[in-house]
Amino acid sequence: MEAISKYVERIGFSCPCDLSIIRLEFRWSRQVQRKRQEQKNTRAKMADVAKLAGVSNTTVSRVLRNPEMVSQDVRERVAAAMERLSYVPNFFAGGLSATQSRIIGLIIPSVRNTAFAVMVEEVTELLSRQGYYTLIGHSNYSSTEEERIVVNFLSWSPAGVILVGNQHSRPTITSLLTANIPVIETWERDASIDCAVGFSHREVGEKVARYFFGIGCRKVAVVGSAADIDPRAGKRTSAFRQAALELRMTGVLDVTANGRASPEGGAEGLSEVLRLQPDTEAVFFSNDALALGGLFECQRRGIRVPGDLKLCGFGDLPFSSQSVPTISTIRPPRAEIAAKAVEMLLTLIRGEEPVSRKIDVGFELVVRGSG
Amino acid sequence: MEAISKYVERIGFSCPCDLSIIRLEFRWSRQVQRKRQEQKNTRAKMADVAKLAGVSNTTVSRVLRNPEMVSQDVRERVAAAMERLSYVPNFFAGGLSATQSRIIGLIIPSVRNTAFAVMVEEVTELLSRQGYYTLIGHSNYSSTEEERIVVNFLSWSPAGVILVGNQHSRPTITSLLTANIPVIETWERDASIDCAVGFSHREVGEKVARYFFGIGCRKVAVVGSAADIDPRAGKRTSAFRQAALELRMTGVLDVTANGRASPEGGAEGLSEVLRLQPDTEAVFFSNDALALGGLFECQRRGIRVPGDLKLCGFGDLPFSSQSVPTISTIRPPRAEIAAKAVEMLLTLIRGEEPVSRKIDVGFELVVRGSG
DNA sequence: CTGAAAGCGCTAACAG
DNA sequence: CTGTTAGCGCTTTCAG
Repeated sequence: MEAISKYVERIGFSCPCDLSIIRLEFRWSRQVQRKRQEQKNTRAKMADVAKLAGVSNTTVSRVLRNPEMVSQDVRERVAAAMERLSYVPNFFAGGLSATQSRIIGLIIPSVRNTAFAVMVEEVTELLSRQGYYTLIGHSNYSSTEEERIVVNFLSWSPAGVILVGNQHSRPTITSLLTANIPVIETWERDASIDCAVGFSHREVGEKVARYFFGIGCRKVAVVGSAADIDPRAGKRTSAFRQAALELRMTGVLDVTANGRASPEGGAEGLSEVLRLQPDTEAVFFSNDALALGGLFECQRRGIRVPGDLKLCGFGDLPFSSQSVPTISTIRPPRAEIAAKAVEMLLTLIRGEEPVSRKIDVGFELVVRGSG
Repeated sequence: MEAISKYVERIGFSCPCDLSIIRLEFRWSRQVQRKRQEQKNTRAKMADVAKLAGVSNTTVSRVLRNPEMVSQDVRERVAAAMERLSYVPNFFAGGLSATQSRIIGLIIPSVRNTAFAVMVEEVTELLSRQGYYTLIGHSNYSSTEEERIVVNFLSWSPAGVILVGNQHSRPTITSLLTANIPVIETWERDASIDCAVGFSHREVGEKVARYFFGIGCRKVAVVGSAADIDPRAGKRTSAFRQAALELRMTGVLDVTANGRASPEGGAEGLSEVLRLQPDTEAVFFSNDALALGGLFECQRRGIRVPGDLKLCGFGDLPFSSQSVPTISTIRPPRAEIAAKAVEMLLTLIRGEEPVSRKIDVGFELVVRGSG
């Protein structure tokens, strides 16, 4: 029994604790099955189309896959038959015999983060245009969860996988390597598996530090999500701190915001900064949501921005260009990351060699009202 | 050829314009195929596990599906064999013979909208716990696009589908009805297909109107997304206007914000309101993102909130409780909608009858600093 | 250009 | 409790 639950856990097959789910499935099976039976009888299959069109199964298949192999005349007839029967292909049958699965796994930390939401939309959109389907998994910033999802996805024989970040558990990497499919890591410039599309988060931190230095700030602080939660935020903040120290700034404070990036966390973070170092001149937030919260906290306290305190965020979220004052930020090329990742993935699936397996898409410092 | 492209279009099978994608597939097939071949040879299948464990195929299958039918002893052996071979089930094979497809289609307007992002996370999470996989589609607030996605998803023989809203194109409804699978409509209380989990957006509008009236406002305005883009926002705003008129408010202005709900649109909307009716006392925004933009615009213009102008939004987004002043809003029970929808869906999949096919989860007016 | 036939890997009657 | 036996619907050689 132990071995099973261990296996079940690895596979993430339903409920790891007591297999209760599996039992449930058992209970349903009869009814579900009966229902399916009905559906089966009603749903037209390829053979029906073939019969109606007066051709073979093979020909019908070809009309869908390689139309140029079929004569104009037959093609028309088959298409008409499909229309008539409202034929809907069965991907399970296709995927089984077939040779590729038209499924791409996309694993992100959380879709609540606008950056990833945009990425999800872009990726699904681009892929669907090529006839691929996206299976989404949310790791919740946990590499254990990511691991579970990966193993799970593998059951779909995905044609490829897109991940966020380059820090994955060993089993995750092993599974992916064993599956022998293209894997793209995003939002990082360097790959830990094979391919990467992104930028250097350390450079982000450095750039902001130098920017603050350039406009005369010497006492600075950084408010960021915990590095063990969001490694990329961690890189940005630690690089900022390091760069600030190297620039010989006199006060370099590092505050960790509670929980995920949110205005609330930002407000608390800023309060903490002011408590520890009241004469701070500029604060870098690892995310615009935090920065917005920081800005609100300043408003509450009557601290003038940028007069008394300068702020800079990361992400260029929609509100950042609208707040009063507007929030300076780092703009990552979100759409470009998605587009390049998809492009690279499809190239690899095609069996071709991409121009490069590592793409640095860079980022942009957007200076606005807050600093 | 026409018939094909028409069909292809309906099915949404790749590129509707010229079948170029299909041709592409053709071109890849050789390489892709070869690659697959390799994988096939390496990946353990159920038969391998069976052999290693010294049992039949069926028994292995049973260990996964109905463990209680298998003796403790055998179960252990099989599990061990799976472990040893790193066995990963092939869902395509399963789904084909099988009797149910463990796939649920979830179609939302856009994951950039926080409300739907939360819903996506909740739904995928809850479903994955039951061994179901979620295929996500973004309709971009277009019912034509939704239609395309639905037809597409049907190829996966989904066990069920979750939609947003109750306004769908006729073909969408027909397809879904024909497929004969459970369909849940969400974010609305009334179903146009079968089941619904949500609340009345008209009641939202009415409630806010009455609230404004109650605190003494007589000149009001509403800023909302275009009804033809977001029908639910449209219901909220039109109900607000109607209720305000019935309450005999003296000025009831209706402004449509450009594009999707964003702070930018909200700021523009507020400007428009002030241009048309400078003595407006309260503004209802169809979304908190719009309300935030409106608040910023007030700050820019030196309009005191709530002193000079009261604001109310919808959605209770994270920033609404943090801004200065905090934003009054309508809080929809997001998590509850997701949970109830999933619960109802699974009940139906099981072939059982849910307690109710229409659930009104209600909503809450959260009065804060802005009004 | 078209068809016949052999599976893809797994599930589920039906017997033991 | 376990094994045998048929497929699930589609793709893909291999021949015409």
